Amino acid sequence: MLPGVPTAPTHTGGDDPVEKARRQWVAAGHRDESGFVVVTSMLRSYALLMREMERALKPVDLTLSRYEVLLLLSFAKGNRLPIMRLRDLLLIHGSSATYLVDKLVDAGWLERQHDPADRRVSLVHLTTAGRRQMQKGTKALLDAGFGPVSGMDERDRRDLAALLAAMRGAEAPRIGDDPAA
Amino acid sequence: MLPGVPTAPTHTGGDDPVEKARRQWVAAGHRDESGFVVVTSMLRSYALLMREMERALKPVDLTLSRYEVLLLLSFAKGNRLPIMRLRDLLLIHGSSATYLVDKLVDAGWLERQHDPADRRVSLVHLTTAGRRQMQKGTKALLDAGFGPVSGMDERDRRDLAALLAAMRGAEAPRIGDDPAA
DNA sequence: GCGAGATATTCGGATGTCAAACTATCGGAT
DNA sequence: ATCCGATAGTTTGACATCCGAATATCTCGC
Repeated sequence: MLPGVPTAPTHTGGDDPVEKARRQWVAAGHRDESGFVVVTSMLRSYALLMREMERALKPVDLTLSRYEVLLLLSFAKGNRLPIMRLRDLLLIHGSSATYLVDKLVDAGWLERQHDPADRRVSLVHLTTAGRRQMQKGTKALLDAGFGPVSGMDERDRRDLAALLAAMRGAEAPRIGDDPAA
Repeated sequence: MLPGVPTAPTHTGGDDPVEKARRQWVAAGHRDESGFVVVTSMLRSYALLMREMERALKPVDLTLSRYEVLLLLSFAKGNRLPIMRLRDLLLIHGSSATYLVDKLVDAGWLERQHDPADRRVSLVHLTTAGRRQMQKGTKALLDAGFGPVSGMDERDRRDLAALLAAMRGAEAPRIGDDPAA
């Protein structure tokens, strides 16, 4: 419809694919414009973020998933967690957690142990090499400024984190709030 | 367990995994707290969003990737696009685009055509069945309220979309701005 | 103690993504 | 008219993830 004039004559913007999709969604007569825009924005921003993070991690031989496992274990008491705890923290499938752990064990960054108290459970432990690898990954991400995030000021970061928390029904993270007690 | 009170005594919140990760990141002495929080929030919110969207689409036999292809084609002039255009719009690899199109052609929702003007190009066209399928997917997503997005008010949706746009260096989508001319 | 139901983990198959190699075609410079 | 570098698309193989069906173990109520 509206032959010719492919670009909006009166409006300035319109180059961003999300904005373009928004206009087409509305033009098609679909409901819930804002919901559609949020989803579309999430898809695109997430894809760009992941692309940059993976790029930053590649030189140190890590993927984001693997780095997350190492980081979570470095946080854990005794540097060890049950695999299913990793599943819950990463929001992935149990079999994916097993697969991920296997790869990290192969690399020598993790060790499996049996939980003596529950023989179903296989505890995963961060090795010294694994801790070093985690540190390498942390440095790589920090040096990259977390990709697209590096372009945001402190206020926008806080607001974005708060709105994402609202989306998942959680309280906003307390950035900067460090009681140390 | 009840007697233990393992949760922080002075602080109220802390149940959200992102907030927990934030505290551990800071406690470990790492830099760029806000950047870390944004990334962690994105990972978690995205995972939840995807989980709900895929769940909503499953009953109509669609994945989000496949629905996106159908939707983009329904937007396109003449309901047809070159495969490499899909690649750019979806931010995926050319081979992934080929794979997706193959599956949708198998299902009878798409047809391949040759571009007479450039014999390298294979145009993909939405069939009548494909349009019906797109409509089914749209209805499924709308009925689900786009999952976690359904809990957000209009103002938060707008702000979230704007901040995500800022993250990728784009202008905020003009939700509600419909000149119709 | 015993069996029902939950939980931890593994296994096999499908989906989707990337990377690299290859074919066909196009467009411009000579 | 032709050659060369770029582009479109496919193919193949590796990888990562999900889902659902096992298997082993645990927990709890009786």
